[in-house]
Amino acid sequence: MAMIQTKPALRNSSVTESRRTLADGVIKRIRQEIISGWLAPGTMVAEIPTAQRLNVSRVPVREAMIVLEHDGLLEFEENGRCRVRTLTARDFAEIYSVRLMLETAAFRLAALNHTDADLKSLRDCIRKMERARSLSRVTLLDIEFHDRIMEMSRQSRLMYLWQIMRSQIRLFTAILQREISSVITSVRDVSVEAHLKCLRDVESGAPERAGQCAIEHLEPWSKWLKATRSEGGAI
Amino acid sequence: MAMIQTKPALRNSSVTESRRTLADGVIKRIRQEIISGWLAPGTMVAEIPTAQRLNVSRVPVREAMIVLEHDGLLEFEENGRCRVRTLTARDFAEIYSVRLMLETAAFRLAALNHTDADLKSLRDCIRKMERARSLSRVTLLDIEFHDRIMEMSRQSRLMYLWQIMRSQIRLFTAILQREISSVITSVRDVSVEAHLKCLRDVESGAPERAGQCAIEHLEPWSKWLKATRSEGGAI
DNA sequence: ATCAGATCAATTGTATACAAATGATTGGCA
DNA sequence: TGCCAATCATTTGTATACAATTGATCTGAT
Repeated sequence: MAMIQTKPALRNSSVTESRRTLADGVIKRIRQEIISGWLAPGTMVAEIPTAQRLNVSRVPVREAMIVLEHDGLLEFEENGRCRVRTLTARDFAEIYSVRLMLETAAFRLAALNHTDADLKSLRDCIRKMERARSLSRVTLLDIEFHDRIMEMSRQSRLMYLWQIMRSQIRLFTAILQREISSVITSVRDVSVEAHLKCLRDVESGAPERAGQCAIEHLEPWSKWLKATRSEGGAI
Repeated sequence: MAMIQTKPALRNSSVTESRRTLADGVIKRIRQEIISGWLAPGTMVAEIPTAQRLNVSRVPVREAMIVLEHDGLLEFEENGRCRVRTLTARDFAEIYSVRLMLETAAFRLAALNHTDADLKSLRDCIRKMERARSLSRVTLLDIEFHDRIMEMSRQSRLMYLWQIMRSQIRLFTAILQREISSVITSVRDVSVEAHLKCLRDVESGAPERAGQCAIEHLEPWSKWLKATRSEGGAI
């Protein structure tokens, strides 16, 4: 691990934690800051202030910004300046639509390719979800479940596209969480129920049936989207 | 446009041509070098030699390498070194499969959203294809046609995922072109025919029928993949 | 002759320097 | 008071410097 040579300043611990390069740490950190809402949509993200804040040079920050633009969390303007992307209702509809496409494909392939170990990891995930005591934990496990389904597709490029959309999906979910103050137990129970059905359909080995999972699973979002579609503005 | 300050050396014209930043030019250049086969799969791409070759500094080259890794044309090893990605028959199958997913979605949406101007641009594209006198021109127009279909989906994220895969698709096609020495007229006529059918199905406005286009259109590749699947190694 | 260790070269990761461009601020004038 | 211009600060794009690491080459001993 390369250390700083000329400037022995302490770096922010959350940037360096267990990562190969500083850029990786910066990516993780800024992504978290955006998803958590600490960096609000529309906020300008300049290189020098960010670099100073995270106690690194501009180079890793620049690298991180390129990657986060690809993830759809940042956007560059014509003049090269960078800001946190603002998502509109239209964006949410798109994210939903693309997610549906990716997950339909993944569920189909998962139904065809699953092993016993795969099914066990899905069951473990659901079991952990049953015991979850916070909304954020349920959300985390929800993403984990879908990560597993993607892995089960055995298609690295499908997984890669999923990873690109995942940041935006997490942002989407996080905003909804903040907007809709829900009761943890009901959300958890509905989630557990829905994922159990997914598990059974994947287990059945029928690709078309498993593919339908994606549609059913995203149904609540679809309704929410329809309800807010008329608004149109930024959320 | 920022000019070089301390080093007034001439930069390679193909890097600077009509681009906002040097990195954009480097991306375009290296992508072309990979697709054309000039940079063979497995070739190491080091920053300093590449920078000197293109008459820029390491910074734009580094930026380009990050982007091209996202495009699936380069890959980084554990030690940070970078090489041109080698595609196996398995990779081709994946690319085909993901392309099928993306295009099915796009054709459906195109059938729903098309305007007269859209249809006209498709017809123009096919007309140009009819007059094409080289294989590479047919390939270029083929990509252009599918770009149009993607645009007609009116979904920026679907287009974005398409753009990510497009480099690999172009690489795929280019390799096939070099492997299979085809007669230009027959390839052209088959292409024109296939794209005319796509146009008609999109024009019909029926999403399911248009979605089938993707499958039919990629049929020849599917056959080729089945034929070479047993080999398994790098191509 | 072959293998291990040491020396050397090439390469990356990171920081910093500097010029051009863009944006902000202030001062002067109508 | 309101507006325009000039000055100043900030920010990006690009280049370069330097340390650490990795890979390559060469030497020597068994």
